[in-house]
Amino acid sequence: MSSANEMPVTLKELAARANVHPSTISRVANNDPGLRIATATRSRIEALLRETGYQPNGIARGLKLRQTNVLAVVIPDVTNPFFAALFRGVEDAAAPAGFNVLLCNTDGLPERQRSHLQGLQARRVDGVILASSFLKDPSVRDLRRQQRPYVLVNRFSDEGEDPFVGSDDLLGGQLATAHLLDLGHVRVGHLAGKSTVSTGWLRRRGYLAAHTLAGLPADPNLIVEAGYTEESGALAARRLFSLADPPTAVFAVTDMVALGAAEVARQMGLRIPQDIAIVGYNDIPLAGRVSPGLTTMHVPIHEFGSVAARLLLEQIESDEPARRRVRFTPDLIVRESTVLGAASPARAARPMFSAE
Amino acid sequence: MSSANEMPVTLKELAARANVHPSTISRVANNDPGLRIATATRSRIEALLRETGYQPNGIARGLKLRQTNVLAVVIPDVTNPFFAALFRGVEDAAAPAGFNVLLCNTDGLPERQRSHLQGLQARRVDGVILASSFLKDPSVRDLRRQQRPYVLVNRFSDEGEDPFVGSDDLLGGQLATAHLLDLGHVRVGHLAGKSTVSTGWLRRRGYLAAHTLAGLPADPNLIVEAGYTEESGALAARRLFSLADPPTAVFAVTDMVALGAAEVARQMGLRIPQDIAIVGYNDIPLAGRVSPGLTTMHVPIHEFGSVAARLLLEQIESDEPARRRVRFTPDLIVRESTVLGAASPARAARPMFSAE
DNA sequence: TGCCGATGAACAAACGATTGCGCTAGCCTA
DNA sequence: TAGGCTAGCGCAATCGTTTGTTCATCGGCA
Repeated sequence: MSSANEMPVTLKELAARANVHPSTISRVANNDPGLRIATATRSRIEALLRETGYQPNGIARGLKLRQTNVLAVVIPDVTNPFFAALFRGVEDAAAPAGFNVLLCNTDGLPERQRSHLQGLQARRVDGVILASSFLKDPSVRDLRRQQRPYVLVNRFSDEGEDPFVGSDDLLGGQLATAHLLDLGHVRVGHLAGKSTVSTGWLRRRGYLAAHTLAGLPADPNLIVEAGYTEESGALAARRLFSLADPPTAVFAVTDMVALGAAEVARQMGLRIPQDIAIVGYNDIPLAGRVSPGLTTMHVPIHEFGSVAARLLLEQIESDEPARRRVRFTPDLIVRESTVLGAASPARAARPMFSAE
Repeated sequence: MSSANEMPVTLKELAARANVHPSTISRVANNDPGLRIATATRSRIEALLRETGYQPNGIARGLKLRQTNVLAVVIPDVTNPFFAALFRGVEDAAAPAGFNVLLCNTDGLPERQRSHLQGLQARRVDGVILASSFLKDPSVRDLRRQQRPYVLVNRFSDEGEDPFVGSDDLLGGQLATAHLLDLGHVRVGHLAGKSTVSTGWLRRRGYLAAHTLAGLPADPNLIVEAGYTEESGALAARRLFSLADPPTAVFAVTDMVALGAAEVARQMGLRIPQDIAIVGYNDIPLAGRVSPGLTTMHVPIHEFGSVAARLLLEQIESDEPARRRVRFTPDLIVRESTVLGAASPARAARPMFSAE
């Protein structure tokens, strides 16, 4: 019921105006339960609070309460739609609880990740969501011994050690590859992620497992490391498609890599899916929009973020370590990049997930 | 040269360990120029600093110095590639200066914008970048009288009043429309933004101006308000394309809206560009990747963010209001959505911009 | 009248860092 | 030997809140 204040008001100033002690204002403002106060004084103070539009200084508050109400999300790059959606999941869960969220991009550089995490520690954020970790990541080790809540998302660092939210990448890689094998493809390539990243490592193992289960040999030459950007995907795809005995289908570690591969296929005059079938991973919104539609493993990206945030918020409120791991089961979405004329069916149910 | 600390160390604890006063530690840690100190003491303290991996408590520091080293970016939705790129621009400029960036999504809701801005004020962020403002926005008025640096990006609220970074939307709308008229289209539609948003209002005026300049009438029935999402663009396009006398070309207020329109065109069996030519605005990365490639007005999105951040940082360092406005000239990029078989040419030079 | 218990609000100590200023030696100089 | 200068630190206030504790006042009751 007031105009916003020009200069931030302090308790002391208000106290002077109301002829009471600052602490009294504070208690009224915070609606201190069990506060005994004269009705006249209370309404006088409340009027003043409205009139000035008093907002407690968050910094001072944070210093006293040892809580900043800030979370941080550390990701490779927010212009990647996967991470943008992930962030939205975090904010959508954090904002209602009164938390703001810092966003830190690392571009996949360990050094930038390290320096960001260090800065966040200094800033005393209440929790960190890390979606850019490597296997055996020293940064994660640092995170562990800090007495601060954190959750690893999508990628983990050491199996079973850290709170984690992600998908079953081994199964996902297997299902994606099995889909291609089921279609009759015999030479199925893999545009792999880095083996230093859990997603890359596990999806590759899934790719191999699918071959084993199908009783088919997996040609090592058909596995090319592709990184995670569209450009690096294109580069790797060019190598793969230029082999003397090229694959007729390929499983890409992420949708972005798959899109890079699709672009290369077009440039090389390969028809999708007739000459080369392509499967991605993550089901980013873009996957359903490109032409041909990209067959991919659906994972609930937004939920990755919101679940991770809730895990963090629980820890912050309860002050317990609460190591929890949530792993969603990925879901094959068949589109035109593997099956000619495939309708884009509405997915049946929400994906299942298991929580330990 | 040390392991990260488990519990954050305080100056007082270090002081006790080094047998000096906390202030001395502080001065050494901050490399206080003009500090006179015995070499022995200095190295003893420095060793201790390294050993413990001391990191000053950012909150306490912020309280004392009245500076948080935090910027905030307020946008409608980070899953929109335009805003994701914008954010990267901000962070890329802010991070080297030691600033972290809060990201707030409003989903275009004035109420969420208001509550976010209020929260940011309480948090005492050092500066705010607002890219979701409306014309005559009360939130912006509040922002103005706060004694805190802010910059409006892409959209402005009241012409000439606020620090601003964006494109010349009037010119952009005109160039986009002129391109279609030059191609011989007589009935050119407009999927317009909201007239309560500067971009929507100006691009629409540009659309009209192009008609005037070409000496052609603009049919009011061909202007349909489309909002800013792909879905709302599709909805509006469906109405537009279903008219008794439909347009043969359309200028969409943003690329996302244009993509929605393109999807609808496909569904309705309209060929692009033969039956319906489409121009977008912003040149998001997606625009060059879809098929057919989307003709659009290129604006330097990443620079929007980095320039805005620099404007903010200047103000923070110099402590001067420094109202500056930077307006980039948009650049027509012709792709297949308007010209059959148009090559995607590398843009010639960087876009010009004018700064007041 | 004297004591007790509420009641209403002030006091003051944190939280951790920064910084202008003051204080104590020691040394030099006159 | 007194006075002054300087190097080397310590002191204490301050930033704005929160919160356990204390203090004064007043009414009621014996």
